[in-house]
Amino acid sequence: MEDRSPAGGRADLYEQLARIGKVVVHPKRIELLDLLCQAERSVEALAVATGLKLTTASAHLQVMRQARLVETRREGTRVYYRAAGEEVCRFVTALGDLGRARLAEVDQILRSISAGSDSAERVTRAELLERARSGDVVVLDVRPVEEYAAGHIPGAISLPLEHLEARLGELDPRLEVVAYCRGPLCLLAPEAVATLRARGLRARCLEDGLPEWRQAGLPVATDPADRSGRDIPATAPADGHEATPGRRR
Amino acid sequence: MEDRSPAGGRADLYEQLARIGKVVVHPKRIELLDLLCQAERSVEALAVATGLKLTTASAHLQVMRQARLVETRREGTRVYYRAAGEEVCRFVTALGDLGRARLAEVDQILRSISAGSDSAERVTRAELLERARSGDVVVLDVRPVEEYAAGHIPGAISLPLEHLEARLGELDPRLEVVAYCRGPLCLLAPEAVATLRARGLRARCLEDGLPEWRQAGLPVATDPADRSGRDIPATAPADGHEATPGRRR
DNA sequence: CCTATCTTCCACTGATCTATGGATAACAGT
DNA sequence: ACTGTTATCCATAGATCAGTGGAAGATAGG
Repeated sequence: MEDRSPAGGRADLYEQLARIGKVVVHPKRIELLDLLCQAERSVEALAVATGLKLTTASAHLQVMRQARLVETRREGTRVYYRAAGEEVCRFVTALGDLGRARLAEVDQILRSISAGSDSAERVTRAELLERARSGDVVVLDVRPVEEYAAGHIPGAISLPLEHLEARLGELDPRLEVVAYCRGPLCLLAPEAVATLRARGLRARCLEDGLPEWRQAGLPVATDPADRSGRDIPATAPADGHEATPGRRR
Repeated sequence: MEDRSPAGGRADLYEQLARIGKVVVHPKRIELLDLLCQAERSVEALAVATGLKLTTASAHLQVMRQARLVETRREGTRVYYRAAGEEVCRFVTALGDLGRARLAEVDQILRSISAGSDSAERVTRAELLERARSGDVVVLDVRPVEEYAAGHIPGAISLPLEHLEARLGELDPRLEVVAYCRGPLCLLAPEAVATLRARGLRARCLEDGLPEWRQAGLPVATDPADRSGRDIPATAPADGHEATPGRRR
């Protein structure tokens, strides 16, 4: 009594969307998607990172591929999976945002772990751009190196959390540190900040992570050798920050 | 070998997000969510609109409520369900966008039905604001009246598709018509445009629908009696259009 | 209190999904 | 061709889910 469409294709439409929904019913598949929004990876790497058996991980990836959310690239005997486009990352971001907004449990989990550095003290993207240009801040990418290599904030230094303690000496103690990671659900940056503060350094987290930075239309560098810092270009979008470039395609 | 978090709450996080994913595995639940993003409805109304048995619809709504994506309001013997916040609509929008972008089938279904008016000729929100101010366009809300009542573009006239033929005379044939509906997945506006054009009127669809209009930060009117047209205010956000107001909370 | 209406709860059946180990397939190097 | 590595396919068993009708709650009105 509601939809009286000419063709009968109406129901099929939601059925198609459910193909996508099917991907995010399973916690591990969300985790896999989240990882793939950061960088491409081989099946084995994904299995190890998520703690899945190889065959199980492969099966999950097949489901994701049938929903067209991931694509593959073969290199010798290895198959690399990647997120199939920016829309996928946007969807995962929306899912995470929704979770934080509506599920008190999510917020609680995040807070219980990163007790030290509250979100209240996070640096906004606009503020970072501002301060990076004046040069009195060092931007730290604390994700694994592969993810840094796949894309990072221009001028950011790669210093994976696992090596942070060992390489503390490389940081100029006179500068404030701004650390970032995978996004609001990722705890790498908060942990890094906690560690740095324990050592007496000034440090804060960036709001969100690299995917959101990219989605905001800000520049992303892929030069893996770039560790010099201090070259965030002035290529911020027209309104200065927080742009949402066309969703049309 | 990837996530070595202090507490063990890491896995729980994705498990929580999967609660949300669980909602969108089922086509009918997506359809229900989509409807609820337009306006609140009673269980029976939802069951009828989606073609579900009452008990089945209720069961689906329970799943959605447990995931906190919908909330309820009781009025006498009737229970009204509504989307639990703007984030929910944003998530549904992202799902639809992803579907259109990645699933060729979705695009195909949409195109096969609304063969007449292609998306190429859609009016942008910016253009509508522009032309509405100069007054040479009539904005048509072709959704059911309840949805118009729950929120519509200021100045839009309510003319549900089902009544379009009967009330064609109310339209000034000298003005171009811009019709809108629920969003890119909704076919009401394209059908309306096809009908209008068959009658020799100039008519185009608005890009997207009301949820996207709202998400762009543009004003939404809820005055159910407003049928006069011509009062879109000049309250567009700072950059003129397409703003994305804070995702923070 | 009793009835009518709308909604939720419950139990049950058929269907679908997940994890797993073993087999197969694709590829690189010798 | 043969071997080792990496990924996919397949069959199976256990778990979870959807739809259904009947019963039970909640509310309004007589």
